[in-house]
Amino acid sequence: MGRRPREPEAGTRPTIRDVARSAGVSIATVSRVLGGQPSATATRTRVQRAVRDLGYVANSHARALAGISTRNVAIVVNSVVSPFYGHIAQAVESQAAEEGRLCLISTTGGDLHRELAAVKLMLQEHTDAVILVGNVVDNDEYRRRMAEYAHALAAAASRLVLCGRPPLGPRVPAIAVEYDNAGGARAATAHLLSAGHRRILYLGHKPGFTTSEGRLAGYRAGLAAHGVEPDESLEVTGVNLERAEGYRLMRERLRAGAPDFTAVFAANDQLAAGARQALLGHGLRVPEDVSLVGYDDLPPAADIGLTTVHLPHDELGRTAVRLALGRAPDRAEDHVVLGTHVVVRQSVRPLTR
Amino acid sequence: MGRRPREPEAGTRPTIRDVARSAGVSIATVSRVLGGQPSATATRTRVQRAVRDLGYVANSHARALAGISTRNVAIVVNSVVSPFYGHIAQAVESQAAEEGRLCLISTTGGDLHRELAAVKLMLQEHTDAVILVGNVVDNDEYRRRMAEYAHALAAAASRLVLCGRPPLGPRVPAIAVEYDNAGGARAATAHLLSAGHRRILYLGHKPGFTTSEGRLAGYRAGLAAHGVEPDESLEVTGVNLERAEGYRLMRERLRAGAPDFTAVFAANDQLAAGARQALLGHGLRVPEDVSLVGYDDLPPAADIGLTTVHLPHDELGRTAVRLALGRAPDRAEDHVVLGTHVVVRQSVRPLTR
DNA sequence: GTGAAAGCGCTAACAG
DNA sequence: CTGTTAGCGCTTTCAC
Repeated sequence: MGRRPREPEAGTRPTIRDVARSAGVSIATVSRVLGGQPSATATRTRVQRAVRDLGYVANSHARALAGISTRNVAIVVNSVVSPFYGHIAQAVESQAAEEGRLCLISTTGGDLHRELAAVKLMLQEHTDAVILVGNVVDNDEYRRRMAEYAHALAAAASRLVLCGRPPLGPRVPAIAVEYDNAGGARAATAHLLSAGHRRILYLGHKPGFTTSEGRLAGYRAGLAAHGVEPDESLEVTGVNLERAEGYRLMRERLRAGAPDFTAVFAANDQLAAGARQALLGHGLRVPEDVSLVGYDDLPPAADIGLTTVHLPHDELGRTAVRLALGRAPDRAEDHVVLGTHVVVRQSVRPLTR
Repeated sequence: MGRRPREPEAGTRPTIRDVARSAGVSIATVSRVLGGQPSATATRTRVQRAVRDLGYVANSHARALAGISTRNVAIVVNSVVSPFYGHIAQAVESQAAEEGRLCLISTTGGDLHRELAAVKLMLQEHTDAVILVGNVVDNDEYRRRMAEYAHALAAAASRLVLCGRPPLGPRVPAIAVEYDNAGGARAATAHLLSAGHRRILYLGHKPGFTTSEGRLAGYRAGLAAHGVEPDESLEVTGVNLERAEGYRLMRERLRAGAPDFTAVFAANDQLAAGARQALLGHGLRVPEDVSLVGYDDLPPAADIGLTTVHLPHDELGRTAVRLALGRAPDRAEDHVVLGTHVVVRQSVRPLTR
């Protein structure tokens, strides 16, 4: 069961002073050995033995206070269980770990005030960067207060990174790593249009949220580019982005009368899965009777053969960390937009009449 | 865009000293006001104004060094994207947040050495607790080194918590919050047995891993309790616990000849989903031809009508945090086992011949 | 009710 | 190559 290291005093952990005493050197020497600076082989081994004997581990708060970077990064995210955010969060954590950083995490449940509180908490922790993941309602309060935090972080040689969310404005010292919400939606719409579909139901818009607005805009742009008149009655607003909501919205639509659309573009894969279930339940086949496209390309999309827009979850998270910890703070790229593309599976069929 | 707070010196954040100067008081007074200790109303407001003006936020490292608890807890988990671990991780984070704690997170990819490294890193951070989530290979090295860390944490008034993992032994100062792996498996097996099934395929055993071993043991115990002779050829070992593996294992089994079982008990829901797909692909209906039971009760199980064993993910994570931060360190419960139960859906049918 | 001063554990000059 | 010493920003006695 491993020899239990004797502590210099019960209830306390050994400090650098204990190590120094035990090795018969000064604390400066211990610090040097631990920092990998040149020292005589004999002293080095003595120190290392003392460290092992005492079970010494450095106090990272003391180091942080003495001027060393904390080597921590903070991630603030809606939720970890959501497959969408979870993937990005995992990518951030992995990249941070690869760069020798520890992650502080806080979840917000999508609430702006909890998000602001979380950023403030991270400010206290002096992390090397604060990475905000995902969706927000882009209103004035958000912009104003986040801009303040961005300045505070910049003043402390840290950085605010917006991941999957648009920049705050030209004068705000923040890095934004987005993906092309609108472009993906435009491409998906074009995909349906070139299969002959003209009446495309846009399902699950959530007004005010940045990603949702971007996707809807892309849908409209896609229609416009093909000279198709937009029809507001085809834009269905939902209350959340979950599977059950997709089911509910589609079922209501189908109950209201014969389908007045030949294809459905759902705001994300989960809504698409719910909509699909409602369609099947209503005796409509996918894609024979109705074509269906999703957004996000999460793993379950492949299982149900859903044509969807692929999102670079992993790259998003990793790029955020790389930029955050990038060398040149001044010359750093502060806005990158990653590409999205349509992944063709089996849920779209050319319209034949 | 909000007035940008003037900094006392560029590139630095304001300290308590700056606040003191600005308010015309001593740093001790500032500390007291911030700590909510009694002070004259006039001074209090002066200090608070200075804090606001300067945009002061306390340095948590300095506080930690001065003897205040960090109010952080650490969570070490296999992966955040795995639905299983992700749920527990989210529960831990939520409960920690509710208790005013911030979470440090580290993911290990299931690797023991990365796990040990993570715990050591957390030791440096002086967190109030270190919570280890999920599955491990329960070998000697693991037990020995984890016991050392448990002692080191205990010596520093912190705590090691094993969440979803068995205790390390009677002399090791660690808290374990498990769920009844074996009991759930026994109940699921009994459920199939009482539906008349005798030849039940156990799919996806992963040798050496604590949860996997517990589930297999429960399966065997269930058979034994009903006087059914165990048949090793019905215990199928897999290389991982993912959906694709369930598909692969089942397909191989079906290719090898006519099914020699009437029911399948998969080691988890994902394996069950894969197996189900393979069964359907082979022209076998679930449950008409083959009954199927999973384990974990993650959200997708409901979608496919899978009868499964419910796991208290949320309670597991929250209990871990509660015990970790519990009042009495000595009298604390150090081993709790949460119950599991069978959730009956539509994937099991009585055997008729 | 408030200020002065010691010290938490560590790093980084600065001397030797 | 090594030891002495001065802080990092904060809390907390101890005096006043």
